[in-house]
Order: sequence, then C-alpha cells, then structure tokens
Amino acid sequence: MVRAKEDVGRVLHALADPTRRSIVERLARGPLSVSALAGPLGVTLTAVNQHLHVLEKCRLVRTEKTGRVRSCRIEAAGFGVLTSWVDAQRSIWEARLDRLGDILNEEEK
Amino acid sequence: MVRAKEDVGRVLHALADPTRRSIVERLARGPLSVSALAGPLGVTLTAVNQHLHVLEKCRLVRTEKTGRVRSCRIEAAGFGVLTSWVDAQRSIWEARLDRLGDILNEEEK
DNA sequence: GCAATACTGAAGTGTAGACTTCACTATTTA
DNA sequence: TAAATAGTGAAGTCTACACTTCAGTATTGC
Repeated sequence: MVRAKEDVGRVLHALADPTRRSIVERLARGPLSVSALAGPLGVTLTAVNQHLHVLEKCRLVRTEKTGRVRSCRIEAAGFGVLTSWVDAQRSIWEARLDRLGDILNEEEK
Repeated sequence: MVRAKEDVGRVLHALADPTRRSIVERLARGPLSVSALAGPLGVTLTAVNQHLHVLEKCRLVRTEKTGRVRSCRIEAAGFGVLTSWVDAQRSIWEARLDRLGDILNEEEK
C-alpha cells in the first residue's frame, strides 16, 4: 500500500474529533441514517454530513443512499490502516529492545 | 480504567499531528535528545518541547533530564489505550455481525 | 570564570477545521 | 399535488492549536 503514510494521518485526524468518534462508536452498534446520527449528537444535519465525508474519505464509514435516506455503516479498512501503523511502530521498538537484550546478554558471558 | 474515554481522545489528538507522529516514529528507533529530534523536523526547539508535553501527557513518550540534556523515549501505555479502543469497536461490530449471521441461519431452517 | 550548549516559558500570530445559517433539491406520504 | 421529510451545498464565524520570537535558566567545556 503506497498511500499508507497519508492514510494513517487521515484516519488519526478523523478519529481525533470527539463528534466523529461518537459517530463511529454508534455505527459499530449498527447502521444508522444521517438524521438518526444527528439526533443525540446535538449538531445540525449539515455538520453530520461534513463528518461523514471525512469518515468516508478514510474508509472508516461507508454510506449508501436509498431513496431520500442515506444509510451509514462502519467499514473495516480505516481501522486496518490504523492498527497496521501501530503494529509497525511496536515491532520497530520491540526489535530494538530485543537487540539491546542480546547485547546485554553478550556482555554477561 | 476509568479515564479511558478521555485518554483515547488525547492519544488520537496527539498522533493526528504529523510532526508529533514523526517524533514518535523516530523515537521507536531509539531514544533521542530534544535537539536531536528538532534537527530533521525543521521546527524550533520550543515547538518540539510543546509536542513533547502533549506526547508525555498521553503516555506515548517518556522523558528524563540528565544534566542539561533531556532524553526522550517511547512509552507503550499510550499505544495500549489506542489499541484497546480499536479492539473494543471491532468486537462490538463483529458481535453484531455474528448475531446477524445467527438470525439469517435461523431463517434458513 | 566565560562561552557555548541545551533547554524552558511566556506571549503573539496565523490557519485549519468544526460548526452554523440559509437556501435548495429530491423523495415520500396523505 | 401539496406538505412533510431527508438530505445537500455554499458561505461565514469562531476557536483551538501549531508555530514563532525572544528572553530567560541551568549545565558543561575550555
């Protein structure tokens, strides 16, 4: 995946906003329409729409319009980008700690 | 963990910034001083300091001052908060998909 | 001790982006 | 077909925050 670098940034930026995170958390429970999402959030439909655009762009959410209702559901791809990045960082620093351990063991001999 | 909710927000906000993400990525490779971090970033020492405060507060980075040098290293805790949240969301929506599968199987009978 | 180094803190600037209003289109229902 | 519903788009406001400058302090080396 060539775009990984920008993708992580997008996903993190998307999830950094509490309103968007709340949208994601509610969609994890099941699909919802735009108005259903807006209700408990205490923001306008327009605001929700803007958030949905952001969430769609980084593939945390997928939406589909049927008639006049847009149905929103969670998407796995965005989360995958995020966990890949975290795992990558972890393995880099764990590898380093391993090498450090090896060196210390060497010296014990 | 009582503070989990605010914690995730903090961690995501911290990592959403490209400069801070770059700091984290470099520290995964090994500990660095504040000036060593600042060099390649093309920002002032002050800016790096401010970023370090943010990263320390959400436990993505730990720092320790020895003499006049502050040494910065990565910390696991912040990442743990992040992956816990992601895993929680995933299990919520996967549980739902399972139930959905059950219902569909029921109907097939 | 004096200069250089390494960082720290306060205060100001500029911009991204979260939100609003308002005017609008498309679909459904009575 | 008229009214209600569901969402869309453009444009403006307001605030958070990433960054700067500048004026320090503490440590180290000569």
